[in-house]
Amino acid sequence: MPELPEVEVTRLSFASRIAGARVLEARPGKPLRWPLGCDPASLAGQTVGDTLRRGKYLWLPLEQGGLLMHLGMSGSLGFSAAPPPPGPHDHFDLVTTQGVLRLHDPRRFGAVLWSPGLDATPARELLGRLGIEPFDAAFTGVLLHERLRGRRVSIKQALLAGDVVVGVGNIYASEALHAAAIDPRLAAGALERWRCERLAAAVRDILARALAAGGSTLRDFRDAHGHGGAFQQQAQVYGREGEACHRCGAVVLRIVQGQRSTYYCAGCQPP
DNA sequence: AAGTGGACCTGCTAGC
DNA sequence: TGCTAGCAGGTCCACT
Repeated sequence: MPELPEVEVTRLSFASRIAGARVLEARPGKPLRWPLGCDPASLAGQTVGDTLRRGKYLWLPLEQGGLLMHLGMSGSLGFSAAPPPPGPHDHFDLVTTQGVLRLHDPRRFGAVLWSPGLDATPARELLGRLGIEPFDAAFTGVLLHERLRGRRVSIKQALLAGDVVVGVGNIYASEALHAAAIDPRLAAGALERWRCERLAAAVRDILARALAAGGSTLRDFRDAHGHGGAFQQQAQVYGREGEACHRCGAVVLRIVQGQRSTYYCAGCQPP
């Protein structure tokens, strides 16, 4: 579910409310992607700092290290003063003096793991493979062009891989390629510089607009207030197989690339 | 080294 | 109505 906009919307919805809180208790539930990596009791008494985002990860700094969180495919974080007892899909509670941060994640592809620091194992290994942030001024068409050079995977898969630019998931990859009028099947390394310029701009634009819309709620995304996003209503191609392209009227197609659906318009995105 | 496919896990929906 | 196959926002890892 959560791509960069959803993760950032989530961060913005609880970061200021949890900052400065003292941890009273950490309660792990069913196993997530990885074990927590520390004794939950050791987190008690520590003060929470300013929550950061890197790619689709959130970093909750504590006095001794911090918690790296990922929402996987179906995760969401809630923050409230007095949450109900955990349900069957609530797998982590961080109880603090200012409220309870709760990870809800039916598929359990998400993660909460302790790391002694952002620059220490295991956070360092996980974050180290990530590409540039799309809103970093250094993310330009020139950089994109350079980083895609020689890559024979499709541009769609290269965007999803996250080692070039982070935060673009399955929805926004299709949307950005449509906005940039680029065929998702093209080999990444075959994109000329001018198309990389257009794609970099499209990635930023789509993500910014999704962020402004509160993200996309296809089925269950919620921010920490419990609010859903509205960007799915602006989607031009994602989830619109068989419908008419809003721009050119051609039928939106669905193909499978790397075992994931890709949506595109052959009219707007010619080979 | 880069590309591919499988793995993780649960829930919902379309179709028979 | 009930079952099943297929699909879902991510990404790591083993293998070629």
